[in-house]
Amino acid sequence: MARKNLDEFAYKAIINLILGNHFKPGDFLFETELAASLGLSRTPVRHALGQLVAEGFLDKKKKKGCFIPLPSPEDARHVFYARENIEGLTAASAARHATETDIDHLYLLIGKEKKVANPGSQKAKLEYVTINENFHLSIAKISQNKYLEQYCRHIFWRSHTYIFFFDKYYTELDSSGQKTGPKQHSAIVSAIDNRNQEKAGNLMRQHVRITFEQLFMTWQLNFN
Amino acid sequence: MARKNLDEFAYKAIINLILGNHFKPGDFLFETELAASLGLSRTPVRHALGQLVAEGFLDKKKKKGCFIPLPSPEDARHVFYARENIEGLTAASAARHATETDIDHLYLLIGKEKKVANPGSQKAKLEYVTINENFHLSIAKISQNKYLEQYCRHIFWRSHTYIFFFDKYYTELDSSGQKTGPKQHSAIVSAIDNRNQEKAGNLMRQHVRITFEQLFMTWQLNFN
DNA sequence: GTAAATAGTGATGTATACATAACTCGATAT
DNA sequence: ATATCGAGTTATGTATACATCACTATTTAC
Repeated sequence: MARKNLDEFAYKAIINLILGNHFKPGDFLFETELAASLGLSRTPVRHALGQLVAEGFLDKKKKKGCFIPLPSPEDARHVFYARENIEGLTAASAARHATETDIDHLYLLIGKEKKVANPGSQKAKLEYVTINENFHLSIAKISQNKYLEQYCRHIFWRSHTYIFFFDKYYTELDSSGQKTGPKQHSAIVSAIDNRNQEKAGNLMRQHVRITFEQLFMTWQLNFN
Repeated sequence: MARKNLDEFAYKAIINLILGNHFKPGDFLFETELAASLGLSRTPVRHALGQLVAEGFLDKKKKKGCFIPLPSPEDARHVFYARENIEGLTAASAARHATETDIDHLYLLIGKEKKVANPGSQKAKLEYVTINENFHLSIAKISQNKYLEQYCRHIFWRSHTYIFFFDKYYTELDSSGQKTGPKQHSAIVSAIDNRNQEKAGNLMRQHVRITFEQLFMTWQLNFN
């Protein structure tokens, strides 16, 4: 394995574990264990964990260690409220800065999204999640603002804590039998394509809010 | 000195140096040097620097070190565009969540701000900067959203790279001889007090944009 | 005289040894 | 029986030694 920079290597390895749901909320990430399994010393692992804490992907108890944050309805509300608004900003900004190539790329993603098989299987779900991620982060990138993109990436990943609740969303069909996800995404891209900043922002906000509401409905059913 | 946690101690010490303009853009921050001057080993210093890089307060060249980011008109545009919109969000959210105590606190700050002596002296300028910081970050806190607050703090501090251009802004008076800064702040607090989210957001966006435009004017004058 | 090669210097990158504090669990006292 | 004290265990906190790479300056070849 060609590993030019162990800090970065460790960071990527660990965040992939986190975002891939290899840990449960409350699980501790032991420096020694991670170091051993990645085949390096504690130093770069420790460095990576520090960054993940700073970014809010992990919580930390002093002299105890780093652990996966515990999800809560309140945190979910904060995450999705922030995400709704931040992504509203990136979408609007994307409508101002998108090139032809950018827009082609977005249409391509929606095409792929529509073709994902009926998402009963775990594989199809993963495929869907990946395309969805790509869609949202592409728009952030197109916004052409380093800082908004940074915040958008952050809050998007942060919302992944809650993503395993999303089965319902991925399978939902509207009255004409079409998947609702690609439909909403299409509308957003159209607005961007038409350089309609306000509409792009509004549609994105609406899209994220719907996602949240479906999540929350499901959650209430699960926990009450 | 009671230092329970050296990582944190180093972080705070270094970020204070950065925000206090102890370094010039492009300056390298040497681990060895900082460690020596803070009286601790390279380890916690290194940890702190890593976080500061992750947060965008420092840039990094591999195997070379961390340095103060170079300001540029383009970066300034990105910073202030993001700040304008993020602070627009926090102001709007603050208008929904502010308690009586919160609003009293904001009025208090404006009172102090008005009383700051004619800011010719360096001391008065510093005083002004501190109150201004307190004002903006208080509103972020009142927004009651952990993530928006985090982003707001970050982008606010990030804009400090440019703050030393701001003399003009602090001294500017309107046609009736009043300082423009407190006047704009007053209008924002009134909107929050009246629970007018949209107006609070708009006024805050406008306020930040004016700040940027004055900065940029001054900058153009200095550099062209 | 100029350019390329190279040795020297000083910083970061990495591993490891030791210090310290939190948790565990059992023993003892009430 | 329960509560408290304390020793043992283990993971983090910190310092340091060594490795490595980037830069610099000097030397050497043309």
